[in-house]
Amino acid sequence: MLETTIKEGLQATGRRMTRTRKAVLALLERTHQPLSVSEIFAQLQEDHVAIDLVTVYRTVNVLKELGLVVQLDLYQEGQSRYELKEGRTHHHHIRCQICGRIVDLLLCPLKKLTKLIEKRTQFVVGDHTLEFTGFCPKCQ
Amino acid sequence: MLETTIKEGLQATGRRMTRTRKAVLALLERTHQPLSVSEIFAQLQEDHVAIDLVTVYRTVNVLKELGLVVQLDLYQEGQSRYELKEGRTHHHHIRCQICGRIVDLLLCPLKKLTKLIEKRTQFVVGDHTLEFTGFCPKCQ
DNA sequence: TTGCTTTTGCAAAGGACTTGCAATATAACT
DNA sequence: AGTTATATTGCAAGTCCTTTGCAAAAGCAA
Repeated sequence: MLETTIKEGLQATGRRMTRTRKAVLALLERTHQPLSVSEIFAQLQEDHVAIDLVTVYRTVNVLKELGLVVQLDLYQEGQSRYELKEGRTHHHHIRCQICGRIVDLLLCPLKKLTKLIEKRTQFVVGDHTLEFTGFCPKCQ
Repeated sequence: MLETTIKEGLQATGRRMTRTRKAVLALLERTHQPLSVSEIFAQLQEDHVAIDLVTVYRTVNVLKELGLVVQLDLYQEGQSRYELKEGRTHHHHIRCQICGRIVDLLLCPLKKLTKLIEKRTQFVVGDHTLEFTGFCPKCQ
């Protein structure tokens, strides 16, 4: 079970598994869209989980440090979103400009491109962002 | 000359060519890196151009509305950067994680991918961000 | 259960960016 | 060139997302 694995990860770095961390993890686990901090906060409020907004910020940062979560900055949204890695491979997203729905793109076309960039620029390429916007079927 | 063309664009939308707009444009024209608002502000201070930070914000927004400038959000920088279009084609960037240098990648590999995404997701694909980070030759 | 240390909540602050408004500058008109 | 209408500026203040400081509360090990 995910929670146990994560507890070990936390403890290996001198951290603790707490009520609030469990709640954030459980929410991320059952949600299929990348969530912003304010969305996590709002959803937990609805679920009557007592948690402070600041704690949500701190929690996603810890999960990011542990490599359990990916931080996404979608196209001009002005806030970050977080998504559990849990067995998923590296991928990208498209967001509907009207309704805001985010769909996973289960592909990353950039392996070859990375080699080309390294050759041309002499950089060692590290990370990349690739995010799309558009109009989803319902909103066209 | 660029300034004249731009003046026409401004006036066509009921706007005026001003001292401060000239200064921002001239700076963007002679700079080869995409600049953030605070960088534009700092550079103009050094050049003894009297301008308020707010005016820089307003100026880049106007230039963006006129389609003269592109707004970039590089990988987890937390602030936007602006680059003159002026005859340049759509392209992407790589930023050194150490020294911050930004290099243009004179390519966009996403035409085919866009078609594929449209087929798979039924979205109409609009815009996209694609930005890389890495280590430049000097900082490796 | 005790005691040590991490985590939480609350208040406050930081950074990027926007807005309101009176004063100023631009450009159109005479 | 001078006048006038209105776009633009500067300054102060405000918004939104995110981080930090600190005392109180909660985990975890013994």
